[in-house]
Amino acid sequence: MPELPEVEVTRLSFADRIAGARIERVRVGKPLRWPLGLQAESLAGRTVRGVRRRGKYLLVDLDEGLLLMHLGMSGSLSFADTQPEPGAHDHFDLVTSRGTLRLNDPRRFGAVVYAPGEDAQESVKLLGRLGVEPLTDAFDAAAFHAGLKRRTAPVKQVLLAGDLVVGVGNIYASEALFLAGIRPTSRASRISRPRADRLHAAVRDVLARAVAKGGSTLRDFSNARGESGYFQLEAMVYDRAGEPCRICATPVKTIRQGQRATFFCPHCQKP
DNA sequence: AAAAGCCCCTGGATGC
DNA sequence: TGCATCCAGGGGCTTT
Repeated sequence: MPELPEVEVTRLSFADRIAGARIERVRVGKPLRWPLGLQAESLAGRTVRGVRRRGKYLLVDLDEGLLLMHLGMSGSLSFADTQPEPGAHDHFDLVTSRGTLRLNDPRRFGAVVYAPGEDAQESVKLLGRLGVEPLTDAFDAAAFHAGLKRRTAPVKQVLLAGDLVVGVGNIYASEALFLAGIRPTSRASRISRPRADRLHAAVRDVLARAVAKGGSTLRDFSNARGESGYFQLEAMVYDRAGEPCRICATPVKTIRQGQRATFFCPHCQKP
């Protein structure tokens, strides 16, 4: 579920409220993707400084160390004064003086990992290979084109890989390529500078607009206040196989790339 | 180094 | 209704 917009919307929905909170206790449910990395009880007494985002990871900064949180495919966070009795898929509760942060994740591809610091092995391992943040000035059109140049894989796969630019998942890769008029199967290395510039702008544009709309709620995404997103209503191609292109009415086509569905308009998007 | 496949896990939709 | 199959917002790891 969660790509950059959903993770950022989640962050915005509780970061201010949890900042300054004192951790009272931690409850862990079933194992997630990786072990927490320390005794849960030893988090008690620490203070939450704030919440940052790097790619699709949330970084919950503590006065000592930090928690790296990832929502995987089906994870969502909620932050409330009180939480109901934990359900079968509630796998992590951070009980604080300001409320309880709860991770619900049916598929358990998500994770909560403690790292003693920013340069700790856990942080470096998980964050070290990540590409540039698309919504910052560090996302440079010339560098983006140069990065595409050295990859022979289909451009959609390169967007998803996350080592060139982070945060673009399966929905927004298809959407950005549509906006840029580029066929998802095109080899990244063959994309011209003008087209790379269009893709660069499209990535920024689609992610920023998705954040503004609260993300995409396809099945069950909601932010930490329990609110749904609405960007799925503006999707041009994602999950619209066979439906008319919103620009030219040609039926949207779906193919599989790397075991993931890709959607595109065969008329508007050129190889 | 980069690309391609394989998994992790659960639930919902679909088909017989 | 029951059961099998396929598919799903990710991404690390192993194999080519």
